[in-house]
Amino acid sequence: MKHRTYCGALNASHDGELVSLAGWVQRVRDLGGLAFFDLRDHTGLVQVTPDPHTPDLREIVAGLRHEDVLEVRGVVRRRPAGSENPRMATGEVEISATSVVVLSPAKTPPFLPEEADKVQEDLRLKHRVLHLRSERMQRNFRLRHRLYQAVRRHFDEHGFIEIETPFLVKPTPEGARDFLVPSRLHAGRAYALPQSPQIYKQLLMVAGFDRYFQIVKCFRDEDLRADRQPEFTQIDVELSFTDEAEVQEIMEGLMARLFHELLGLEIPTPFERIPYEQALALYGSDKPDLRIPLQIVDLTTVFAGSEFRVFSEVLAAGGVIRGLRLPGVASWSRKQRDDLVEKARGWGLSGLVYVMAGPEGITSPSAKYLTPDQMQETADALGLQHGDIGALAADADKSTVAAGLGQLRLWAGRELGLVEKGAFRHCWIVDFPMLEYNPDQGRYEAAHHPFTSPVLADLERFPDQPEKIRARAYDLVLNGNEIAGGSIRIHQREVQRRVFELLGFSPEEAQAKFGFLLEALEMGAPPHGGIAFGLDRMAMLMVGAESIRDVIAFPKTTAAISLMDGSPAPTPADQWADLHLKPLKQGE
RNA sequence: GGGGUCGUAGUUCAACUGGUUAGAGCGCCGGCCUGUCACGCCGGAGGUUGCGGGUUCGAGCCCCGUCGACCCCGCCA
Repeated sequence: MKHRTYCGALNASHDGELVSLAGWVQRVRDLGGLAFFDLRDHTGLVQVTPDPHTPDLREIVAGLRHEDVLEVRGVVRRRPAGSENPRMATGEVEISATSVVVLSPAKTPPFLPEEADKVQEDLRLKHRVLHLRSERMQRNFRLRHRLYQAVRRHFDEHGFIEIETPFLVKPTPEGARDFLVPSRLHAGRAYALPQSPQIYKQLLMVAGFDRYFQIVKCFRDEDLRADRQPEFTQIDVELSFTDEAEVQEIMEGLMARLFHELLGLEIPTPFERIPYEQALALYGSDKPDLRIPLQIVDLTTVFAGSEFRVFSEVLAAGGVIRGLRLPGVASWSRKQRDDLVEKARGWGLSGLVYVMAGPEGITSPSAKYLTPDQMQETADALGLQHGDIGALAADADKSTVAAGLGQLRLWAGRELGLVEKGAFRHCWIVDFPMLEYNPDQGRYEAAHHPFTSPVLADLERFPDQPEKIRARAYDLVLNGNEIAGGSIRIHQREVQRRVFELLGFSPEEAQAKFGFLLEALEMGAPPHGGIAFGLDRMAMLMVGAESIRDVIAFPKTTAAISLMDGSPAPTPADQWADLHLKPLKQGE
């Protein structure tokens, strides 16, 4: 097709030009003796009207239906004075068509692309092509494309090279559930799809490539969420002879560049560094949304010696009392306050104690259990202004209080309209513990992954308190979403041995599971570290979507099913047999 | 595995306290219409109220189960 012109860019400067357009019928307006239709391509819409001197065209236009695919030839004309459409980018002009060819007729679609965002999501997923035709989705994927390109430029300019790593890899014992790929050639053996290229990128460092990156699919067989799909895309990065500061600086440069090039926004760097413990204390989360201008305040000392049983029992058990300011809600009804207490129970709290700054000064529904000094100190510590309520939570377990008030903080941000609009607030979370105790397994697990370097001084200092050892790990958080996580890795065989020991792996186990990495560490491994970004989440935030499904072309439902193609599909017995398998429950 | 929201025409929604023949907008079909742009006007077709069971004289509505979509907790090194 020769010299195709795009619809969206036409304007009065093209007046008189002969053009050939191709696209979809968006809407037909047939007035009888006169007719118009809007033609849509990936650039936008333009109005077409048949040239009055080609009468046979009138019939073709009368028969046009939504989403028919056309080739249109004609002349760009300024519209008659008074009939311009200022709400349309191409509203100054129209195409006076001399030829309209239906390249492909469309049957009546279940919904129109321009109305797709209003229909139920299962229908949109089933007829994915129609949804993807919508202007919003087209825009989303074009931004995602520009994201890929900017990422590649950034890392290329910083000396990183793109190397592909295998998709058929060795199953990993730790971490998320693997997707398994049974081997046909070797009965009883299986590959796994990679949860991330973690070990391979470390091997590339040992191999002397110095700096690597890859935009790569990763696979995790875990339950889904708005921001989690079983296959997702990482920007995977690793560099040699580096440290936390250098990794973070390069990634801050990447973020600044992406926001500048893709959205025209200048974001300040460096980003705030928040120690993990502090994030939990102030925001009740290790991925705080800094757009919400509220912080949790510790009030434990205010209530030392309190005779209020809700507090005294918690204090006796070594627990904490913390509070959050809720701005402007002092006029709430009793019912509204009770409803929030009910919500708080859902967040794991045993309840909420309120202190109010109302017309009668500092008051509380629990006033008879609290001294005036305690209420005043609470109001002061929380910074209550006239009209605010302080919500207090107490629990013997401080992480319960942190998590509950963290949820309350998010609720307040959303429901009280406190979230700063149009803002992108980044921060680094640092000083993670290296290990977390898993009560189910009765052992410590790597909080990040088993190749994360501990702070070596901590390793020496706390031989008997593994939970005090910090990891050289860092997460990048944007508006309450973890968008990247990384660490400085272990490059010394002996340190790796000690970490495996802390994780409860015997030397034989470690050898069987990660022997190829351990061997590499013995052949001259440079100090190295890196990070991996969740590209889908970045794209979601940058386009303002609520779910990564809106930036993934063909996503799965929360039940991990593709409504479009029906995967996973029942599979015939002979195909299973090739893999030396037989399903316990026959799906087919 | 657990909690929650939703499911009525192709689609988006309505239908009082359980009560006649389940309605409306858009879309679809037919007709009219020479400057529309959410074109307008006239007429029409279109329903297993997700599915199964129960209560009732009577169920879209109440109860139980089930299926599906979405949100959250667990899980996600």
